[in-house]
Amino acid sequence: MPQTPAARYRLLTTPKLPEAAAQLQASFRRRELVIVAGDCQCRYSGRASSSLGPGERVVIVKGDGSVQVHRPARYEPVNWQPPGCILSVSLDGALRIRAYRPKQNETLDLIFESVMFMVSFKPVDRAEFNLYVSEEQMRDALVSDPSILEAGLRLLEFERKVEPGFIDFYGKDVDGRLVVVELKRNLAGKDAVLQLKRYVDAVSASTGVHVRGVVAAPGLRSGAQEALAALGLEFRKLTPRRCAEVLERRKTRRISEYLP
Amino acid sequence: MPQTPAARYRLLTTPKLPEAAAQLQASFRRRELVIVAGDCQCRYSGRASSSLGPGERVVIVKGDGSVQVHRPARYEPVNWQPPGCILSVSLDGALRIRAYRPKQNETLDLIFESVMFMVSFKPVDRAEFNLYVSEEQMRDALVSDPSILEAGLRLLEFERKVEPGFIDFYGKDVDGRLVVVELKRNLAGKDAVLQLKRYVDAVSASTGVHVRGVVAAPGLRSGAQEALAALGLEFRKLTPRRCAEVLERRKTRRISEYLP
DNA sequence: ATTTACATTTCGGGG
DNA sequence: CCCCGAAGTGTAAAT
Repeated sequence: MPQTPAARYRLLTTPKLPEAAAQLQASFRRRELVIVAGDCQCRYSGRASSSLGPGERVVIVKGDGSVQVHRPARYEPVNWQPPGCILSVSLDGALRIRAYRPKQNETLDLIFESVMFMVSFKPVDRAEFNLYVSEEQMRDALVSDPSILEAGLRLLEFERKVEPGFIDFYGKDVDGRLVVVELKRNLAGKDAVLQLKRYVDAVSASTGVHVRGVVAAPGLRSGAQEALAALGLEFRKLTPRRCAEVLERRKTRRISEYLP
Repeated sequence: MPQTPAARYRLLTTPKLPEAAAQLQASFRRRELVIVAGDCQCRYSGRASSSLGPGERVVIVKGDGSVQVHRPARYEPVNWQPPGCILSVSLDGALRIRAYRPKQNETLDLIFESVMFMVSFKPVDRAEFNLYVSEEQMRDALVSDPSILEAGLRLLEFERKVEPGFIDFYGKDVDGRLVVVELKRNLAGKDAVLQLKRYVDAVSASTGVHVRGVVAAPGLRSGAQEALAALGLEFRKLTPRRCAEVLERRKTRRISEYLP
């Protein structure tokens, strides 16, 4: 008879509370990932305070000291702690888990009346996560090929610092006029327009010449349209997809440079 | 011998993929909460794109059609979908879960090579969640008793609408001067100061008289201090805790009105 | 350590 | 439905 492979996880089904407490202790010490499902109350106190009466929830405690309490619906946990918590377990009729986060001096208490099931293990996961086309990558694409915004546009300075922050793109257009570009990966709202206005004003004040202000984004929110018009600024469409194409092309070129 | 209580959850330990697929199908149809742990890859495509190679992860699918993929560390899931997904399962050597979200036209694919364990159930959770001292509650406290900000301050208008948005608090001080208050629950930064400045300018333009601008917050970020000074605005300390006291006091008063 | 800006932000409220 | 802004925002990069 073949042997059972070494258990990759420890599982308790409908455990008594002392048994659950013991396994929690051990798992926290070993920095395992723990999933606990059962009837629990939650109290949080820190930057704010919250309370949540009894109900069946799923709790995940990770080896980095982060905690999340999930209800039957909603993407976000109803209560949580970011990484870096000091975890402790106690038993006094109920099973209590305390996650204290020194960084913000905040405490999350979970009080279990019963545990349906509980699993602990150390997931093996060394893969690298890759996300494509962030706003930064869109900026790279624009710097790499300013013509994707308008023909004849040239880069003058990369991440130019002015009074309130950094300009995404600072250049000259085909007629030699200064251009300040405010780049947004998502639909641009009023806030983006006002931010651009401040950059334009700052550059205009320091150079003494007229400066074009351009919002580059996949589209505009409705309020932004009026704001642009009122402030004499422009919009040009630039999508993450288009930028991805430019970046892909550039990568291909780089490779081809090494070919005979 | 006491009977086992009706199973509150269905659990599979190290299932074969077809078995896992069948249970997933059933659970998705019943809108249960499902936890799957195993070796999986992830591909996301929608507002952005991402890919993540194989590794052991914990996946939670909720009855509302939200999905999250958790790695051994980090509070936030590495991949996810908010509620409202159409879920499908297929089997072709690997076990594939697809979560498609029509609202944003985005797709998350999870490809399991193996499943360590899997649990499905419908958590019973009807408790009400209460969060104390949000920014809105701080505003309520300030409206209820403006003197917590400064002696003699009176409310003129609640959520007054001006050009770019709503003023948190609009009133008159002890000397009859107009006061615009920008309220922040956390430390106020430069952004809050600039927002206030816009409101002050708008009110000043429409009334033609001088307007005081006050940032009310638990404290100031460093940059905000200078910005305040430069723009001729003021800061007054207001903490969530102080507001909680006012709200508590008001509640007590309300009750006492009904006492003989 | 603190500040700043981004996020596949999510989420709720109001028009 | 979209728009807007708060969040116990979390997170990483820059100062």
